[in-house]
Amino acid sequence: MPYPKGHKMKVRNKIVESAAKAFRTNGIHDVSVPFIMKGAGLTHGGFYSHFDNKEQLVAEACRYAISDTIALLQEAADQDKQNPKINTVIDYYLSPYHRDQTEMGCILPALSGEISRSSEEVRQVFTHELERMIAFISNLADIDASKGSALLSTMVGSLVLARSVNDPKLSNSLLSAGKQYAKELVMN
Amino acid sequence: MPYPKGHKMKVRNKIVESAAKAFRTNGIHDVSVPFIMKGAGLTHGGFYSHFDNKEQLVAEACRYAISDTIALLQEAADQDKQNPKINTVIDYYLSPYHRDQTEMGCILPALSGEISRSSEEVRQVFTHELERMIAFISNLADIDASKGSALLSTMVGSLVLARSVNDPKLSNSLLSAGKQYAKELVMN
DNA sequence: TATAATATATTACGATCATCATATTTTAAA
DNA sequence: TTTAAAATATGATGATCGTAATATATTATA
Repeated sequence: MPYPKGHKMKVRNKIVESAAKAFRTNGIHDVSVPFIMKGAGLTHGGFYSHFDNKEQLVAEACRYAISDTIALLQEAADQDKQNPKINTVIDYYLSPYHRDQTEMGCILPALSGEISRSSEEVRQVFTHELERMIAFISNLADIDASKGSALLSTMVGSLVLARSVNDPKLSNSLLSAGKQYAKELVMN
Repeated sequence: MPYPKGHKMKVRNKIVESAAKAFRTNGIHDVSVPFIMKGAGLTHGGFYSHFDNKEQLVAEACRYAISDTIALLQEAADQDKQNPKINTVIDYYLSPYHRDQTEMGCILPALSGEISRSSEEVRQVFTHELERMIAFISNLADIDASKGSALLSTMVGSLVLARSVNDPKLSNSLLSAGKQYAKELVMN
C-alpha cells in the first residue's frame, strides 16, 4: 500500500475546506473545480477520484461550513462569562468583522440564495444543518424554536443586506438595527 | 427613420423585464445573455446594441425589480383597509405564495447574496433601491428607519431561509415565526 | 416604389467550465 | 532496491459563456 494510512482522507478534507472557503467568498457557481483544487494545493485532475461530481462537494462543504460556524459561535459564547451568552453571539454575528470576513463567516447569508436553487441533495444537507443552527441559537437564548427561528432570520437578513450595500454608513446601521432588535426579541 | 418612434426603448424594456424575471428565478450568474434575449423574443446578437455589457443590464434589472416590488407591496397595502397596512404587507411578503413565486417576487432574498459579490455599479444601484425599500416599509409601519431596517431584515432573512430548506414544514414554520415576530417588532 | 438608416439575426472567437482518459509520480511492502 | 498499487498530474473533449463582426431584414421617408 503506497501513501500513508489516512492520507487520502486528509487530502479530501483539504479539498472540502478549500471549497467551503471559496464558496463563502465567491459563491458556488462562480467557483470552479480547478480553483478549489488549487486552493487545496492540487491540480484539477484528481478531483473525480475524491468526489462523484461538483454537487457532492457542495453538499459536503455546506455541512462542513455550518458545523464550523456553530463551533465558532459556541466558542465566542463560552469566552464571555458576563453578558447573556446569546448577546455575545448576536454582537459577534452582526459585527463589521464578521460582515467583512466572509471567508470564515457563516454560510447562511453567503449562500442561502444559491442553495435555494441547488439540487435536492444540497438542500437536504442544508436543511439538516439549519435545524442544528436553530436549535443551537434557541438553546443558547433559552427561547423556543419558533422564536429562535425568527431571531436567526433577523441575524441572517441583517448581515446579508449589510453585505450587499455600497454605503458603509448604511451597512453599519443595518448591523446596529439588527443587533438592537435581535436582543429585544430575545428579552420580550 | 425606420422602425416606429420609441420602438427600441420598448424592446430594451422587454430585455430588462426578461432579465429581472430570470435573475430572480435562477440567479445572476446562472442566467446567460442568450437566455435573457430569448425571454424577450430575440436572439443574442442584438444585445450589445442595447447594453454595453451584462453588468449594466444587471444594474438596470435590479432597479426595475425593486421598483416593481415596492409597487406591488403598495398595491397590496392599499387594497386592505382594515388591518394596519404593514401587517398586510408582512403577511404577503411571508406567504407561501410569495416564497414559491420567485419570478415576480422581491429581489432581496433572491439576489442579495450575489449582489454582495457584484460590481460597484450594481451595488450602487442596489444601495439606492434598498434605501427606498426601507423608507417605504418604515413609512407604512410608522416607525423610524432603524426599526424599519430591522423589520425588513427579519422579512428578508425569513424568506431566504424558508426558500432554501427542503422540508415544507420547516419552511412554513420559518415563515410563520417571521410573521409573528415581525408584527411584534412593529407594535413594541 | 425605391432608398437608406436602423434594428435584428447569424456566425464566429477565445476563454472557461465540468468531466474524463491517460500518463506520471509517490511510497509501503517485498 | 525493486515493485506495484494508489494518488496525483497532464492533457483533451464537448458545451457554454460573454462579446464582437458581419450579414440580413425592417420600415419611415423621399
